[in-house]
Amino acid sequence: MPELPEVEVVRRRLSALILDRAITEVRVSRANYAFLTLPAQLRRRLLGRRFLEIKRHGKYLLFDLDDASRLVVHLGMTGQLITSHAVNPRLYHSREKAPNGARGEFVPDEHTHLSLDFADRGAGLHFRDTRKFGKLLWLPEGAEDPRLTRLGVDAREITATQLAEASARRGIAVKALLLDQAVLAGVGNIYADESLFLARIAPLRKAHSLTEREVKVLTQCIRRVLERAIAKGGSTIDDYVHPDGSEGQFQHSFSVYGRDEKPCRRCCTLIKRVVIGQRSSHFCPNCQR
DNA sequence: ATCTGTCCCTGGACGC
DNA sequence: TGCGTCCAGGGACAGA
Repeated sequence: MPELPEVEVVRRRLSALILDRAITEVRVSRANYAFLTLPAQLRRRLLGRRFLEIKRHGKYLLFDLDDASRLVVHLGMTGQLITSHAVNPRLYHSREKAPNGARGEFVPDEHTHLSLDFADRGAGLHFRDTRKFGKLLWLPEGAEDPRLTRLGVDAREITATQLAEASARRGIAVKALLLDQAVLAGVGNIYADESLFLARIAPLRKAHSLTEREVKVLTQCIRRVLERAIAKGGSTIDDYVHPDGSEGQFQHSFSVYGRDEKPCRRCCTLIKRVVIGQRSSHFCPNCQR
């Protein structure tokens, strides 16, 4: 489940690989839930262009093209952006074996929705997404999309003032507030749980019940957790891999996420799991108040 | 304006 | 072994 750190790592690594290379071929799958821009149009818009820069806002990747249009990509739950050199069993359907054993090229399968070739015959790029919660959208020059305009400040840059302002008038659980992309963009289930643990705040606390001090601490903890995760290449749990097929390592540093019924790393109390806003939340009942 | 519940999708876990 | 059922989750949307 790619969140801000995973998307940022993909952004950085892809930037080093695909910028300023002319797109010579575009292969698209049949229209499906992931295509906000229809496959044929997407192909037409990308063919012959080159990417000048990759930006990110929250969990969205923004690929700026040389005609001032833009390709918007969201990885959803299971989206992957990988080069044709990527090797990892996570890139294949469970029924299949990785072609050519461990050292093959990536072979597009039924979950590969977009593939790009580049002029210099270096690595190609593939977008793969089994559950199709990811999104592909092409925007002409200057065009806006509510998906992007509705986003709050990028979570790496959230300030205590902004978080305080948002929480003051919200009666929802603080965990649900952190997941609200209109408040701060990029935090998902993993990093919301990890941030709240670090800040020692219980996820079920009402947002407007937080003290000024707590909001300040939470702000710092969100930023700290995100930076640590980026430094470790993000978290690989089910599907997330780097563009070259390698894996993130932050999953080994989780304090609470996915650790229900395991002892808290701080106090040994068993980590609990509750459902907040249809999402599972993990916390230490002793450390987090 | 804010909040809650439902839905999209598919592989994996689990029970029988 | 093989089937059915449930669950995970980001975000859009409908309805309260």
